[in-house]
Amino acid sequence: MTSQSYTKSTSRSLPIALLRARETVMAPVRDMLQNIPMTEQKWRILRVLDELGEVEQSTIAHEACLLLPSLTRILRTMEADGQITRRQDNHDKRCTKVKITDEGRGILEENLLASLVISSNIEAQLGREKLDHLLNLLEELQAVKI
Amino acid sequence: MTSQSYTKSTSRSLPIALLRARETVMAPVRDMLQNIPMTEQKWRILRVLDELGEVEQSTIAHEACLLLPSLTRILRTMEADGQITRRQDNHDKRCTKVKITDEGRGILEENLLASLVISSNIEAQLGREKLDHLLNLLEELQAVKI
DNA sequence: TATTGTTATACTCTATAACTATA
DNA sequence: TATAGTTATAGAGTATAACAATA
Repeated sequence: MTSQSYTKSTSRSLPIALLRARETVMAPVRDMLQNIPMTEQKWRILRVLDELGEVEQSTIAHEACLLLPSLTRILRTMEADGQITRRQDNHDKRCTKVKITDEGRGILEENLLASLVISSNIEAQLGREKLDHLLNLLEELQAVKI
Repeated sequence: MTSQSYTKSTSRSLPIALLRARETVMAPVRDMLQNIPMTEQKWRILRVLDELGEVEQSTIAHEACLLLPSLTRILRTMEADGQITRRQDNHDKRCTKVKITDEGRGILEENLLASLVISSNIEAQLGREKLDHLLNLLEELQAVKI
């Protein structure tokens, strides 16, 4: 930090530090996604649906960090590609319920090994304890009320 | 995690956990940036330049997590807006050296208080120790070779 | 009136390749 | 041959408002 800096070191800025760490982690993930091929956003949606089962779009948007207008467009192509299904909710007809298909699950399954290799590599370098601690802190931060 | 899930919980996925944590932290920062107004990318560039002094574009791209073609376009408008200056390097004429201007610094200065309020708020909720520990772990992760 | 989701629009960033200039 | 940066281009995401349908 130079004497005329108005701001603290960028590596001690949480938004910047989170971004840089994510870019590091995402590098091999992007290589993997290019082979599928699939965007990061679609991959997150599949992961969220695999985890949560049949859910409404607002939930997906929140969990996958996407805006509803973006999600509408992305789900349209994922439905056309047979990766997800959508149906109107019986009780609240405003809601659309979204579910992953076997084909969507197949994409996750096919890339399970590659995913594991990537996370094992990170774990091997950072150490299991630090990685667990980091994930705990990130979960805690994510829940902070701002 | 449901019995048919192929992947581990998304909150234990480093790419997703980093993204969610960042979205939480960025919410108030985006409010601040809207008032300037300025994009996240330009804000990161100003922060990096304020920290590093006069540097070449490849360095900015790396530090601010931007691709060179994106940076070229963004710096063009920032130069037109008087926030940065660019000059050809004397020794290596392929290099462009970029420096923040007083006007660019002024933007950082004007928003220093708002920035501090945001980070203080996070620190108050997460705790100073945890925040420091998190930043240390992020720095370590960012340096991992993948 | 509030909520869920869609559509429209403008803007911005991403990603890649091809290119220029310089080393 | 390699490197620093630019340009071109296509694609995708972001952000906001306005809207329709439903609660």
